[in-house]
Amino acid sequence: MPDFTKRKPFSIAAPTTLTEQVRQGSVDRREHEKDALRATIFRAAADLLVEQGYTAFSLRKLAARIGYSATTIYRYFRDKDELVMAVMDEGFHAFGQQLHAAVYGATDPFDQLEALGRAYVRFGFASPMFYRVMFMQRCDVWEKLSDSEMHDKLGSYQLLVATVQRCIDSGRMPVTEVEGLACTLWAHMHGIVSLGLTMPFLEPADVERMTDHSSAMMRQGLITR
Amino acid sequence: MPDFTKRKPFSIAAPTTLTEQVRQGSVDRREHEKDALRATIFRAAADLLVEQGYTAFSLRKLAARIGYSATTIYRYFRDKDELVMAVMDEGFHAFGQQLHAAVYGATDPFDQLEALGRAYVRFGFASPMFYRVMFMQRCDVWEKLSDSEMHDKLGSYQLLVATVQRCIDSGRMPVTEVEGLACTLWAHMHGIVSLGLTMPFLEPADVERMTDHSSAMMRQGLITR
DNA sequence: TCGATACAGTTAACACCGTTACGCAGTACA
DNA sequence: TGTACTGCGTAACGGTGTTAACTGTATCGA
Repeated sequence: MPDFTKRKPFSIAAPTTLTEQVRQGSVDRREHEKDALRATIFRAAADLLVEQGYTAFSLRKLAARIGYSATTIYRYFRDKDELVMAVMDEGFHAFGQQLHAAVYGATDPFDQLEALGRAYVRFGFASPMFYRVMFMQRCDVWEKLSDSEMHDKLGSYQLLVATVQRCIDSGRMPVTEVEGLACTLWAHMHGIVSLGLTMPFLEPADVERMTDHSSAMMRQGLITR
Repeated sequence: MPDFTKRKPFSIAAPTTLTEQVRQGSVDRREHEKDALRATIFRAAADLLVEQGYTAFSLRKLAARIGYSATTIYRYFRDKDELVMAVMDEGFHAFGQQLHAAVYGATDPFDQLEALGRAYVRFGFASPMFYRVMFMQRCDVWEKLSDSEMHDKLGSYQLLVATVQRCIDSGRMPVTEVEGLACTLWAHMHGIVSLGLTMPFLEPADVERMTDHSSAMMRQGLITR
């Protein structure tokens, strides 16, 4: 994952002639300036996206905000989609880290599964704009993704699969089909988040209650034993 | 729900003068023509929406397709949103009918619940364009809806609540909180549909397996008894 | 030091979009 | 027969993403 906010340090030129050093320094400085503007665009895009949402996000607005013309953006990103997807990649990265931390904050596999689900929901409501773009509003982009890109974005899915596998290995589960079950649990959490982000009558407390219900249903089901 | 495809019959004028009858006939004819064009726009809009999806849907395209100028549409619908929402209302109507039929095709409340869920998923994949607009792409419209409009669109939600209530009444369920549980089940199904419509690697067979898992989880949970 | 070159950023333009103001032609009615 | 009404179209506004062409500046080789 590229991090445009980190500036790469000036490379120290090998001790050749003085003019060599000057030239190298110049090259470095220009490269650095280029990276800096790319980072500026990137940051402003993320801010604008979070502030106003994907629908209201436009390259012209973004350009005006950072004091450049809209076409300048095309020198740093192929098109609008590439810029938005770059921002999304950052979102996916943070997403993955939070899920990872949640899973390894528990030991029992079923607790891990529940923690994963709760972290998923938490992220969705903490970063609704990210979640909306990533999983709801731009469904079309998923179709164009290569397998490797898909793998990058859905790294957390492997985490889920592994966690489900540990549940199976614990011998306390009647199901043995990992992939389908993992997808189902993912779908359940995705449903809670996307419905909660869509229906205005669903308050945070409702969403929490839904997560509780979902967890309980996952563990024990609805029919009394 | 207005049905623009049904033409209202010419009203038979009361037996007054002949000129009276002619005038009335003229008024009727014009009203009828007005309704007919509205129906044409409505039908073409639904077709275009289904064929190309919401993102590619535009009033100019629609107008070109029916041989009118784009501005003419504004004589029949306030704006683009009203037209799309009218089309969606038809979708909601069909949706509700299918869910209703599913529920009353079973007798045991848990079977009804499962049938409801399966009908929900079936609708989503049978009418993906409808489902996308209704529940995924236009999350903003839900915020602007009045309570009564919301009630109209979510009539099926009451059906779900009633079905959950019957499960509770059967005495075989450890949960007594209806609303939260109903929302959770809705979210689960919504998650399966929207994830299935978004992720290109999820084939119909995968979705069916997910629905199976979800049903089983609802009934028995994941932990062996 | 001078001319060539590369390049960052600009303006102008294209083809769209939703939406509004206005003009025109034909019908309804006095 | 003249006038009001109205259905529809044209032109236009402000917006969108995107491309082509231009400008000025910095770099580099001779």
